[in-house]
Amino acid sequence: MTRAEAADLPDAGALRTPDRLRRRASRLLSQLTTRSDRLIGEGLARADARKWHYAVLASLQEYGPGSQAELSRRSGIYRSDMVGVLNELAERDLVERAPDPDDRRRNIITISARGRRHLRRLDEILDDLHDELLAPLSPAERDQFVRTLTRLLDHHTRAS
Amino acid sequence: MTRAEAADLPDAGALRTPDRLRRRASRLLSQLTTRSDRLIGEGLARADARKWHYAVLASLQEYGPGSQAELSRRSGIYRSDMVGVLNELAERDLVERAPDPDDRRRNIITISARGRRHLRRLDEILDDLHDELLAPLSPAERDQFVRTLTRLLDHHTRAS
DNA sequence: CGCATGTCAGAATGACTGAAATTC
DNA sequence: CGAATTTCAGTCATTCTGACATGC
Repeated sequence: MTRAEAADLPDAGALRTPDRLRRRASRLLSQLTTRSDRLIGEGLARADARKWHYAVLASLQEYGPGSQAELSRRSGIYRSDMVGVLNELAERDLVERAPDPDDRRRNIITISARGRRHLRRLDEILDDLHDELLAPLSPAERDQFVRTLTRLLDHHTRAS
Repeated sequence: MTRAEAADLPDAGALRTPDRLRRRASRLLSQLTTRSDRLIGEGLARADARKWHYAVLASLQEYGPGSQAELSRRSGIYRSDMVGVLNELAERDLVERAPDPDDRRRNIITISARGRRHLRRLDEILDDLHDELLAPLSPAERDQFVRTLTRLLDHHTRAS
């Protein structure tokens, strides 16, 4: 037997579960998220958007105008990164950035009519992309999956 | 009612509801993975390890020695990044890197006795960390979750 | 020749930190 | 004064590309 053939034999004893590598939830999460991020990123790029654009626009639509710090808390983007996102959105006339007369530290961000249209389009795109992302799952399973993810995320955001 | 019929209903959109932002599976995945990666990363760092160390060692234990390119395929690490991981593992005497006499382009990587001990320790650590990661879920739910992640990942790895 | 391998250098992205300037 | 806000500069890790030399 050549050394190459011998090299293909696994260790006979000490295995716990075979496939433990592939079963680790953390690894599955990382790898799936890598692909999910790419799928969503590329899909949104075709509409000249990024996922943070969606987060900010949706948050503006749902909860109304707010300061940058406020938007940061709503959407999970760091305050330091919010600047760049808002620059991109303002360039495209999707939001308006106006100084707050009542507190001159703040800017008040408002979604524009154009921003609302854009958001509707992004929602359609994201619906399709999620259909692709979750393709193997039935509607009930998708719901269950989302619920489970939410429970886990809630647990780890409250904890920290 | 079929899914196609459901799609024709006057649809305010399940996701157009107030917290559509929080319900997007892609966002949940990203955010949860960020926390999961940090949890696992910090836990392994306490044992002077990284997640790629585990991936390589586990793959060596389960499938036997192999060339770097081979390990790269098994574990999902890019072959350009494998070099650095193996340097770290070799520094710690967890693997041995020897030229393949039958093919002088290759190195043959073998797990050492010390590597096997280290791997057992990493497996314990990872068991605990996953217990923390999946804390809100019952054993059956954890199983279901892992199964779902696997189905999704399989779907997207075969597709690409 | 085409192809695989190990290596290195670096791009692109994303999460995050630190600090300065301004205003409350 | 301490605290919050916007902004900028830059770190760090990860994913991924490109190229090169060597050997099949």
